[in-house]
Amino acid sequence: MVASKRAKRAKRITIADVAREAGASVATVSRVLNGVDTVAPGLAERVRSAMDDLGYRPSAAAQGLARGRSGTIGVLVPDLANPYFHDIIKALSAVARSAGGRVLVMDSNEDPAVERELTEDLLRYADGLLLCSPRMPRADLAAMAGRGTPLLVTNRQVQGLALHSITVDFFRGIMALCGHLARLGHRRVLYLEGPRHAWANGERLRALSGAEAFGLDVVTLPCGSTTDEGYAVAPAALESGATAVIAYNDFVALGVLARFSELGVRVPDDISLTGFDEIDMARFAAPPLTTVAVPRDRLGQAAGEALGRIMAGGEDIEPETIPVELRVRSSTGALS
Amino acid sequence: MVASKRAKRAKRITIADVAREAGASVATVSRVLNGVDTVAPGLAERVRSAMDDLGYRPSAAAQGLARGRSGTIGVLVPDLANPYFHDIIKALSAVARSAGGRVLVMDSNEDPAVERELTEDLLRYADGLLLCSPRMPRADLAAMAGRGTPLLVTNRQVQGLALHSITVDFFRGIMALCGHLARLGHRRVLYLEGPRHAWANGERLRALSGAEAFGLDVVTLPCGSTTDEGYAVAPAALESGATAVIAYNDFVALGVLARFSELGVRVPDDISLTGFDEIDMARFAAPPLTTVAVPRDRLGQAAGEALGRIMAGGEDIEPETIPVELRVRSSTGALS
DNA sequence: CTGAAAGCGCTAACAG
DNA sequence: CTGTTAGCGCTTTCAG
Repeated sequence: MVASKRAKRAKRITIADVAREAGASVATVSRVLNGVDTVAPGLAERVRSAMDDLGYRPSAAAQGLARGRSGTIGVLVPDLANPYFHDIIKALSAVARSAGGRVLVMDSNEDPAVERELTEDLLRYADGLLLCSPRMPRADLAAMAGRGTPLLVTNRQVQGLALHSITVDFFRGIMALCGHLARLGHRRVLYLEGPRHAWANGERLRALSGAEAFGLDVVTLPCGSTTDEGYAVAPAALESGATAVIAYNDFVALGVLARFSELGVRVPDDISLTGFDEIDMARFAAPPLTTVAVPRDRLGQAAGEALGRIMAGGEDIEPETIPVELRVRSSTGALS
Repeated sequence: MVASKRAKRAKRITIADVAREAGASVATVSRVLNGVDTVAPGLAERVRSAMDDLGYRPSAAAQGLARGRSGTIGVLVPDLANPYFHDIIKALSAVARSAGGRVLVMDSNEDPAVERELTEDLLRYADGLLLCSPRMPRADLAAMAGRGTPLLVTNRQVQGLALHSITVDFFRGIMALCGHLARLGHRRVLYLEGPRHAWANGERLRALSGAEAFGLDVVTLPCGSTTDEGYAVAPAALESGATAVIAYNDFVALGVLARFSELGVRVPDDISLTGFDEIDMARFAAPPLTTVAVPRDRLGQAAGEALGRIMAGGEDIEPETIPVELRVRSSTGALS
């Protein structure tokens, strides 16, 4: 026989091939594949060996279509490079995996428009969706919430929308930070603001104004969420007259710290500094950063479980709030 | 009519629903959906509005099955938390997106067994696969390479296997680092080894022994790839008698730096230190880290393009090697 | 315990 | 330009 025309796309091996090879019906193959029913041990064995003789690999698309669900849960994050989201994803993946599912991650690059688009796309693939810290306008969220989409949102609360959510207790975190600073004698603190549209930023501001009731003087400076932005804003921070600065998160704090160090400003002797989130690097900074630990793995796990319930048609899922914990290290000190 | 039994799973809206609503055939709907053919403007418009009136969302599974491809490319990384891979993923996603596709990421958690399993799983979903720095045994790789799987591997070269790969020029990177150190007068350097099974580690060692030919004395210490490991090995590094330490990567270097700082060891006055990869944090360290920049976005883009060619049935893809660049900062200094 | 056959939602010829 | 109609690979009744 003439050699097949090269590059002759090796036809996909299907369940029918396996059935033929094993001398069984496709139904039977499907059964052993799904570990269901009671297939005669002998037959099952033949099927199994036929499967790996042929290197059979079930088509996810076909299974998904036939089953009516993909076994995939989608996750949309604003920035994959942020370790904050890794831990969430990891924990979520673990939950999904233990249920025979998997996670499909996408990165919206902090762009609300892309976010909306990807959400739509993700929904075509996944059975349920986790939106991490979504920046998209309320209206978009509302549109999805309406259609009974299996959606779960983290780090954002949307008033008056039937939207399941899990949030972190940023409020308490900031209060703890403020209390700590106040006990050290600080009276005037500077808050470096996070991204404009981040709910987390709003929460922090809300808490901060609460702290003012306790006699703490709070000034703010627009900044952002990255090390670069922290580095850039550091000189201005110095001029605020505050004796302590509360950075939006650890990245910002690290940037501030780097700049301070270059400027010869000593932390905490000259000025105290705090972060938020407790990323790994926080404790390796010089000095190690006082920050607020957010149990992201717990968040991820809770999200996985909640989504499971939601997709199972579960009604009334309780909104959850994950507690945080103050981590005092040496970037904060008593006012001399 | 009696209220429908609650939780009555809202039936999926299909192309048929849209067709009916728009008074067209499914074929026509499919056409406007795919932007193909020439559909009468009026009809197309009716279809389109029917689509969003109904909130229609094409099923990825059905499309995938019918088309015979999913438009998805899979990526497997050993650790999502490593920024090294983000940039690759981001660049790859961009390539995929611009071709109407998307990327499905999974994390093997540095476990070769999981790696193999996930690879298999990923292949059921994706049209092609990018294996980043795979740790799995050669035999496993060989098994896949055989079946003509559209596979691309980065950061690992496998002798005698028909496996497409894109690698980074670690060899040159280490040589550049050694040359730099030698010019500063260093004669005895310590290399902190990376993960046992990482091809990248082997390459670095190979380069290091090449450097010995130039009169550089190289000693090594097992370490790893994380900040923690760097932190832990730092004291031992001090006892090696070396005047400069070459850390496996920036993370390790950062850990070493943190410990040195605690120990009162000054960098580079007392000892020089280098990293590898140039992660963001490298330039914010105190002192900023001398390191080797790896153009990860380029790697990701190249990978995307190569995979495109491979999946298109392209024969003989040239193995590519991405060049690196030395970044001299202040963590290295002349020997006093 | 096993097989036949009807879809799952969509695409892609193939006819009009 | 538009509609009909086979499949895509797998699951799942429904008979046997």
